[in-house]
Amino acid sequence: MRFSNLVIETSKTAPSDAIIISHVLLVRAGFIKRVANGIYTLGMPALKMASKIENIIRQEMDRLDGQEVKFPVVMPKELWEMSGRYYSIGREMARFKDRADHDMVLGMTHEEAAVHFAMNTISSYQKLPFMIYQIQTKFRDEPRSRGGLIRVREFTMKDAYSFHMTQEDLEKYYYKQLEAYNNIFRRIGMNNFIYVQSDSGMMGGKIAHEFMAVTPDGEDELVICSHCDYKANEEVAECQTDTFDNTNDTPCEEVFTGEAKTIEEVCQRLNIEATNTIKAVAYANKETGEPIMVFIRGDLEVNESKLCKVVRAEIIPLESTENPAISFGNIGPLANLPVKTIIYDRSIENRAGMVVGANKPEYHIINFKVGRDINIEHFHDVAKVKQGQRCVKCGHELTIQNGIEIGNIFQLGTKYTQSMGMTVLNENGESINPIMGCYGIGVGRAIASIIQNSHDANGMILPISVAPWTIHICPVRIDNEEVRKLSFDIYDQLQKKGIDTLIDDRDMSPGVKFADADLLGMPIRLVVSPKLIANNEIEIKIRKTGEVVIVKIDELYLKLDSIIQNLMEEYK
RNA sequence: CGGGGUGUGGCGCAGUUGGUAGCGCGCUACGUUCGGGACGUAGAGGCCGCAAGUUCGAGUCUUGUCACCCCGACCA
Repeated sequence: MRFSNLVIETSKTAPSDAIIISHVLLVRAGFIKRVANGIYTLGMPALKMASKIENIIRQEMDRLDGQEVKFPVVMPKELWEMSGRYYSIGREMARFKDRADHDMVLGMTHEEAAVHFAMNTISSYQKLPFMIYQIQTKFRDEPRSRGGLIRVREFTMKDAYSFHMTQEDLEKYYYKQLEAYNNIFRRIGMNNFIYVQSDSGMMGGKIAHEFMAVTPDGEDELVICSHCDYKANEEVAECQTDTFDNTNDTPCEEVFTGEAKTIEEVCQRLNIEATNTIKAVAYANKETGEPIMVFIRGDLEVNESKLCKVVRAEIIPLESTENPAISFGNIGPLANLPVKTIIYDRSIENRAGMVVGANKPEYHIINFKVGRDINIEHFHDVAKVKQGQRCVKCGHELTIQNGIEIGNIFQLGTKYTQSMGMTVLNENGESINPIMGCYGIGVGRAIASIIQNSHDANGMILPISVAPWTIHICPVRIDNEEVRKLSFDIYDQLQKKGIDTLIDDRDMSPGVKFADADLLGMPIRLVVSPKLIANNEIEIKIRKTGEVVIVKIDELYLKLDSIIQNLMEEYK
């Protein structure tokens, strides 16, 4: 590709709304152009990068006997009514009517389409297991898009669906997918990715993992054990209650605390630690509006996704003033609350010497002992894991890091085959619902995450496995006939050898060309200049290491072959 | 959907007590330069987000509206 002809414009400055580095660099390099909120045009380099990533994904999927298919983007309402998701999914699914006034949806995921295809094709166990996958555009009308390609409304996704006769077979295959995912992310040059246990969200199903690009700009919080292999999304991470002294048998006593209401204020007034308090946190059932009360240790926060699962409902935070039943202030566990759902977090189990609300203004109770002063049948784990807490698996310290979700794998079970009525005959002639798994990767997010974790002050540092071009030629003095001729000779040679090459044939000063080469981040930069030609030499610079080698012109291709091979080593 | 903020050439910004729009980068042409974002000269490019209102006069004041961004609730 000739730079002079390339429809991109690089820029020294980024739009002021670009905050995170991958967004800044993608825009500065001219890889993406915003069209609307969360909707981007990918320029040629970004698209080339996407297709290289997609091809690696294809190879790994095909290795697992995947069959590439293409589901429709636009689907009739009926398909989504079969699974029930036409109603359970909210406004993030785009809906419209066609000219015949039929309700249609834009595909945001394709379980329905996959089951539809499979159930109308397959009727015998002899075809199972199988996996079908596609790489296609999805539209999700996100409430808030952000961060360039990190969170958009329209994006390309690889989604795969496997069908099995038994749970054991699904599990075996699931771990093969997990391996394939490890391969994919390693091969596309995703530095610093991990997989974590995750919530299954709107997909349904039980066991699920998310693949995360670890970066401080990530939107998800990940709980990672410093010692064992425990890694979980904060949404599902289990809390381990620490050891404590519960021998304090001093009787309860009401104390005046005046205006002190928050845990912090109470602690300060009574000169105690937040770990010795129990607080009440109020939620409401999103549908019915019924209040839900949680009692939890004062220093901890409620993990809302864990709470959702415990109460089996969507919840929203509730201000105490919004509901007269709980508006009296200083709520403690002894309150006679007219609330059906009261959840006690495990963090208060067996605690002694605690400070709790006295259920009237301006007073708290001290020396409260759980088990003596109140009898609680069930404790639930609904607390957010905090940095430094102990791992439930091995007891070592947990750390919290941020990550961007770039892929996930789910064991769906029979959620869709059952709801949509897909059956196959087993060897005994009985109809059974196949067991499904599904496996997704966000391609645009992968691009952003690669850049997020591989750049320097001058620009992107693209892995050779996915870089749009492997070699970037910078002719210094393109107006010099010798330089021009040699540069284009090399360019033609490389093209002939099948090496993706970009030649900066613009009549620009060297500084501009070098700066753009660094910004675009191709793995290898060649410099052709009058001085070098005078010595029969070419300069090769490796973007990743900054290493510069000068070679004689007739040794160029040999040297390049070995450098390319070397660089590829990491991504095999 | 709640809270905060911003809308002025492609990008980054300035614009005073209201007087009819400017700077830097980029872009075009010519010339000189050119191994780390060169310089000169001459240009092109703006319904000041949109709509009402106040005023002799609005980028500036008022109201409404739209869009976008940031922080939260959702997700690849």
